[in-house]
Amino acid sequence: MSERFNIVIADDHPLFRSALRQALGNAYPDTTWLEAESADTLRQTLDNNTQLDLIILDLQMPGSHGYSTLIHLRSHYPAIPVVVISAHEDTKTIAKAMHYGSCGFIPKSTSMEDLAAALDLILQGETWLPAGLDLSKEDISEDGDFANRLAELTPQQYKVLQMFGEGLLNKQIAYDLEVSEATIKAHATAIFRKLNVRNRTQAVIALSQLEVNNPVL
Amino acid sequence: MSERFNIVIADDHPLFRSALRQALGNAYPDTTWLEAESADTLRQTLDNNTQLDLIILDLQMPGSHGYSTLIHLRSHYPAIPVVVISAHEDTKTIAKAMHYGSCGFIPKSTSMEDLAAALDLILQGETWLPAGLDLSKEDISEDGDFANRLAELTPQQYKVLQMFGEGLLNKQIAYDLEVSEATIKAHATAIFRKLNVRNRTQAVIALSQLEVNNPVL
DNA sequence: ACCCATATTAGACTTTTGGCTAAGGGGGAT
DNA sequence: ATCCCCCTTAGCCAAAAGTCTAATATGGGT
Repeated sequence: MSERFNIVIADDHPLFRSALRQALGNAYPDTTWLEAESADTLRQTLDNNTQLDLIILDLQMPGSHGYSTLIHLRSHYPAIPVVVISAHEDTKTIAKAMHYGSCGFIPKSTSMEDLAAALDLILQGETWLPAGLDLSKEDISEDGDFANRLAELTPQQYKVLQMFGEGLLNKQIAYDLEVSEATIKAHATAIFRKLNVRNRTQAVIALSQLEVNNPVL
Repeated sequence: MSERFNIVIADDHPLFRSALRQALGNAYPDTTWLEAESADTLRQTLDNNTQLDLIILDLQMPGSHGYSTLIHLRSHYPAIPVVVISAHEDTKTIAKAMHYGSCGFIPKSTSMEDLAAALDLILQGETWLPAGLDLSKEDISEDGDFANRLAELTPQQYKVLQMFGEGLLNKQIAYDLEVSEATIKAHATAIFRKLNVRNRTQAVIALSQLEVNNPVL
């Protein structure tokens, strides 16, 4: 069953990326592996590659606020399955990841054999979760509203929002994205409308609510 | 040893406050118990009571960003010991709490007997931690810089910063605190200087770094 | 060919933010 | 009494943020 797959590994830890790649390379010899170390490089990878079969996503990456990347991926690239891989492995974290559209959750403590088995299932379109989980008690409906709003953002708006979250000025964002400040302002107004907030501080606060393990229900 | 103590329970969950009070009431019959359900009411309690012997502090309260309340209490009321009580109980959370000046850490899963024993020790000026912990591997030095800066804020500045964290406008803060907008601006400038940030968005971002279980090392 | 969503930009405008100066009042410490 | 820190305020100013209108361009889908 050695199909040709294109799989992206998105994790900010180089060692972990190569370990994952090496561990899975044997099981999937004909697979093209792509790596992304930040939300930004992940976006570039998505722009430059049309036929992607899977994204293995860490919840903690520079420029990404917890589940925000997952939410955005699922809303703008619904055809590409995403499996979350994380050092956290409490049921709430897992329940949220599944709720936001992940097709599986792989704790970093998973053995390499289980990992390969998990990937097999996921690449066949199934879901995979660690054994012995009871997610029925987790109620994550409270986050739903903001997640839906976040999903409405266009890719560029999402990028600008992330840069708000880095504390950048409109001027700096315009320079980095090589557009005019008027463009950033236009995006800002659209972002605030969609997120139902009044200014950038409130937008950043809302974004930080999506942080992994945020105590807010 | 039934000394007269004044003890504050700061936790946003009413049920938990009364449970704690009931459980400890027997062991400390002559103690005056004070309750606070938010960072704001806690501050009022501190203002209205000079002779406090202990604050039992939950890390998650409305208007408080993780460790920020602990840091502020320790810097502005160094004479009052603070013991942290939390649903989280991983070593990093505990190590941070101790680093920021807590005189103990009581997981909410602690039995009532252990709880009374812990309080005995703490009221005698000792520290108390759950048994069988190894905190030596936890390195929390990275947060130190911002914590020191936060400790420099005056009480009013700290209050204003918290309100920045709630997304309020200068105008709204001035109205709530019953001062003029000019006063809020003056506080804002002082806050940014002390925290070494350029604007309120960056201040809020820095504050959110103190959230419990924030993945940032 | 046409519609639509997205991205871009300019220009004018208002509001908010933030810094600076100067100044008064209160409380604690020496 | 004096000094110092904190809180307060006004007034002025500059910068940044945010809204609105209007216009251009591009690419995809019908």
